[in-house]
Amino acid sequence: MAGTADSAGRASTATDMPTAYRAPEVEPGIYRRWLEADVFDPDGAGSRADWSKPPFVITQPPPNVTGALHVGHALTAAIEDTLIRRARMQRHPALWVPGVDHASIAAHVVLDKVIAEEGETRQSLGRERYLERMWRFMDETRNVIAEQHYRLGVTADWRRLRFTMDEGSARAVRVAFKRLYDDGLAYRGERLINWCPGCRTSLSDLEVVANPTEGTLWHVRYHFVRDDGSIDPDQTLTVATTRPETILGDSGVAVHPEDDRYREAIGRRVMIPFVERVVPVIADSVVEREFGSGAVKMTPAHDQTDFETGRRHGLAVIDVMTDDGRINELGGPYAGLSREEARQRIVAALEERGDLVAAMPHEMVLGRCQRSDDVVEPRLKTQWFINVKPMAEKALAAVREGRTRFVPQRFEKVFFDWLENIHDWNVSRQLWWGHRIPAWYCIDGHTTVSDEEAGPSACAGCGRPASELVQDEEIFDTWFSSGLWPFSTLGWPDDTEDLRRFYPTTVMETGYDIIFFWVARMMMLGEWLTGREPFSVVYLHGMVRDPYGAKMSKTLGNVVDPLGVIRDIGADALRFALINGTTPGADQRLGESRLEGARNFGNKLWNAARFVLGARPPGIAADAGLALPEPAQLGPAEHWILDRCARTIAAAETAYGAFQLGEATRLLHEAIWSEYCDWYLELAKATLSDEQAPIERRAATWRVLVWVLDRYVRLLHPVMPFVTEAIWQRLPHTDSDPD
RNA sequence: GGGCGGUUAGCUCAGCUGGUCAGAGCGCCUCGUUUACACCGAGGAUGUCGGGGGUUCGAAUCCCUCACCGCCCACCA
Repeated sequence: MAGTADSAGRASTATDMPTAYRAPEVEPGIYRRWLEADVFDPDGAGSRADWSKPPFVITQPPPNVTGALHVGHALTAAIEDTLIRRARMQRHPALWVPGVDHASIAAHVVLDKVIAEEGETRQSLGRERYLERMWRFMDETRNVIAEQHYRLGVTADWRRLRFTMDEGSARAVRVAFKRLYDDGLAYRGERLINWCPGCRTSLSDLEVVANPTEGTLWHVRYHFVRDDGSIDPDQTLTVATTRPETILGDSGVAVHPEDDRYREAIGRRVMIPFVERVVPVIADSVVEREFGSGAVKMTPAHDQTDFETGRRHGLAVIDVMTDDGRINELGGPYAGLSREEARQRIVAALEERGDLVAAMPHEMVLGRCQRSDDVVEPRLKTQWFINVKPMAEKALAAVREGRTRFVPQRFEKVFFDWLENIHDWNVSRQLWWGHRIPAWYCIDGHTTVSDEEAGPSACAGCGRPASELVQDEEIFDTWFSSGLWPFSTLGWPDDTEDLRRFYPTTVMETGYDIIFFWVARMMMLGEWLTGREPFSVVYLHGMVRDPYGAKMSKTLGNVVDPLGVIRDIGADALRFALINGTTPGADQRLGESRLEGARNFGNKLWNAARFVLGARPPGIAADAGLALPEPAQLGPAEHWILDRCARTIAAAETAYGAFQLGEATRLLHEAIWSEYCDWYLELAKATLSDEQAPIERRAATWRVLVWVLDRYVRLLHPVMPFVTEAIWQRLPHTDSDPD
């Protein structure tokens, strides 16, 4: 502590600096002072923003309400805070808009568990009470994750904190949807969609994850039906299928038009077993002659290819499933069974009949629900879709024209490929928690879309009063409101001052894993609705993995808990470790050793500062270190360190400017530790302690020490804000210096 | 089936548009209580930069090819 003396009887410090820097103990206090200084808001009382400079704006990827802060959030926050702090130090009006996402499906999963403990279910509560319960749950949890960001030293503008379910966002959703509807891009139609029987909702293509599976390819014989309707016992057609249970929904068999084996079969009819349905054999070139038997059973209600092929040939679409994944009443003897059970029984029955020709192991890809892992069932449903093609064109143009660029650039190709082959977006979800679709229907089947909170006053088709209209029960895909985020958080659709000043935003910083889910949607919706690209740079970071390269997960028990790390060694160490390990677009591994190294670095810096401040030669004013001495006073060592310092500043600035944050910290680590501490500090000790040396010499040495330290502390501040702040506060400086 | 990324010291990784790039951290070995720091210092060992070919005065860095590893996308049932 200040004022204590060490064993040599020398005042341990002329500075009030404790020997050991205890980050976890000092960080919260420093953060509080930043908050009190009101510097996070560019309009705040403590803001030193120079409004003649272009604003620097980041919209935080809103973490899910339901989640606890994990290391991925910490990386996101560390990078964004680094960028924002740099911009702020350069006096740009720097705005970082924080937010929280309502996470529709994820929130349902969590709340369902909570109410289960209370002995309730979604169904038992009913929609209204369930949503009331959800809002109560939100009130409890909504700010938790935001507040956890305080610990990281995040300087987002908390005054502008937003929630994807707040009124502003709700209005943006309504207005956006109405615009898309009026523009003819949003439509309701019956299409084959991805159905999750576990979540009991439709899913977008992105929410279905392809899962390579060792399945079985069953070869099944279908019997031909004679013209008189009787079954031909001798003539059969063998089809190959991986899903025998869908036989119940078959409405045809397809062969390749030029397949000589089946020329005779085309136009004839076969009998679908169990449901005793007579269906045609059609010819279509989608059929691969070499695969299986060369004949494919057609189940238009449960297979995308079959659906399209069936449509070309006028085949019936027979949905044989229920919402929870069982065989429905159209499944004849198998009605009521689960998909899996029905499959087993059908295979057994086919075998018994002698119609199972073969069953061979088969590598296949199974679509599973991203959330629940249930096998996704293609089904025919009436849903809301958005024709995203015209929007995709605009988003593509923004990147082609360089109005938005990706870091690293290679992701532009991924972005192009996806947008160039994009399909319509199924945006309606059969859930309760989320933005309800602002569409109303009348008894005559007219649809009225309204952006008014109260809904339409009358039917747009027939003028029926609102009292006779019924609102759509369904809600939007969570990503619809997220897609509006960069502008809805700034006040869109209103023409607000924030929107005018801060939109388009500057950098969208997020993980490469949500380019399609989020980045592409923001680009499309932003271009279409605001006429501008929502951000000029997309910076993509990688995943944080465990020391062995495995994905971190609670079940594996290999997670690095950011809050735990902060409690142990401080936020600076966590931030430095993450930033130092990051390369744009690349994954990194994080473990104990990297964190310790980062902690040691902070400590090293602290101790160097402690030495420098305590080594001021007698007779030298404390603020003498503000300016460099006359060149004549400099020795070779001073020339060397100043040269090194200048080069490091230039290199670090270049790296920071190119979003090479890891490179910047590596340069600073090297310069501070290996050059400044190991060499210059040691050489300076000799000069400073040399009683014979002229006082000017000693003063010059000390001033160089302070000057260089000040430069390095500033350069490092965006990454390690706490120690650098603690040190800088003790360095001589004037009020005009950036904080 | 397409596409992308990786393969550099024992481990984890930097090395952007070819010539102080053969590096860092951690680990390892030897020494060290000298006015910051043992969360430290001084010194040291370890690599034909995945294989092969090419371009060049010169390549870890550019081109071709092969081999593994990883990821993303994809309507062969």
